Amino acid sequence: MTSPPIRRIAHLDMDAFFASVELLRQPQLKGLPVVVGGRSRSAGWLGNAKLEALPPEQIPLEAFARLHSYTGRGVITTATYEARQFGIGSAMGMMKAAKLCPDAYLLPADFEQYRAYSRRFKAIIAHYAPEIEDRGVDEVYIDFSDVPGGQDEGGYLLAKRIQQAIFDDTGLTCSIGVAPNKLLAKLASEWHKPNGIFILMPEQVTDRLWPLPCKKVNGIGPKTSEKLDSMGIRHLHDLAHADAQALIDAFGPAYGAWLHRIAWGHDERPLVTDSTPVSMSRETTFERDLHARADKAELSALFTHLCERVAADLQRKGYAGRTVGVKIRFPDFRSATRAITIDHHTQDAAVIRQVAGQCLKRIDLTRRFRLLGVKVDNLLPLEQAQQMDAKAQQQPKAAQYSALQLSLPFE
DNA sequence: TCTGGGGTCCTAGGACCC
DNA sequence: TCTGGGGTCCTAGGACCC
Repeated sequence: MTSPPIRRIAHLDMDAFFASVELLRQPQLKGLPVVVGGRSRSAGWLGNAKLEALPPEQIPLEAFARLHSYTGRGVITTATYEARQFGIGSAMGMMKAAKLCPDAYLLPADFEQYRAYSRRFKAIIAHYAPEIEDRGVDEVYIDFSDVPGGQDEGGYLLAKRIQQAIFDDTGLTCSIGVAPNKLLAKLASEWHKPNGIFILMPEQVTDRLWPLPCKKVNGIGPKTSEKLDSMGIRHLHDLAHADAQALIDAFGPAYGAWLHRIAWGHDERPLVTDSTPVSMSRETTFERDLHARADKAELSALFTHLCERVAADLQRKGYAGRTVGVKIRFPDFRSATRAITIDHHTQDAAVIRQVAGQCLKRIDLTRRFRLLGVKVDNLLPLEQAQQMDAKAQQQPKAAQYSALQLSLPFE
């Protein structure tokens, strides 16, 4: 007599992923506070190029940059658990982190390497369970419900097998939470970190959930957390017993109702196993704030380069988009965006640059700014985009509309 | 000591169309 | 002269996430 399978969703999160990948290559840094961050890998980062010829474990520790030697606008991408002891966390400004632990070892991010390891660990998971939702470079949801053995011990055995297989192949550890849904699995994967597994059964849900602060929930960020706080709602227990109508009044019908549901651990969202990109963008923060007129040449070259990189991304991945936009960030961290939708899809750097240039003209650039970005939206796979554009061309011109070639209402 | 880069989704107002 | 209603597209900004 077998009972029907219950829903068992796993969330797998790699432990201190970027830093762990770096430690594979620089084992002599193991056990020391290490942070990954700053700007992309640049020549001379380690001070002495000859060191690169040595096997990693023979590179002397003096060869590595220390956090206090960094000056600039970067943030910490990942900190090892040793560095976290000092209070350093991801997304923290580098200058602040340097105050907390000046002697931490600093390594530049190497995203290509992380992507390669990302592909590897995901391929291993797929070998055990095919239903996977990609949540970025270092985490995934996995549906255990219908996998043979996926229900045993609440999913523990399968989680253990996946965790071991990833370690055997890559030398990297991960943490896994298995629970009745994505919301709870995401929370549970944190509870035995690092290199842990947490199995959450349906009957334990409210006991584990309600003591947590609201902001632990994926989808409740700093703004919502603060607003809830001002309503006297701090923990999920408070949220669960808050007046549903009051939540809807404060946060709107969709989000307010969602808040109330998740406080009871309810989450029916399915895994999203295939996704096509919506937008592609490139942006850069300058070393110092720039001015449109005073730094015209530098900005112009930068702008062209951003357009070329977006175009190259689109071409490499086989997409084209109809909406081109720009983003500016001012020193006070406020930002302005402008976008124009054109009458055909493009993946061409010159077209992107031309339209993005039109967008830029519509922003007040009398002030200096710290960031410039270029984005292409409304993406379609190239072939579909071409078919759609060809069809649109055959339509009578009344059906066509372009912000660049506005027709007058009485024309 | 000011805060990277790449994304997704939602909202709200206005234009436009029938 | 005081004026609909629904649907879709476009734009700007914001919250949030990894």
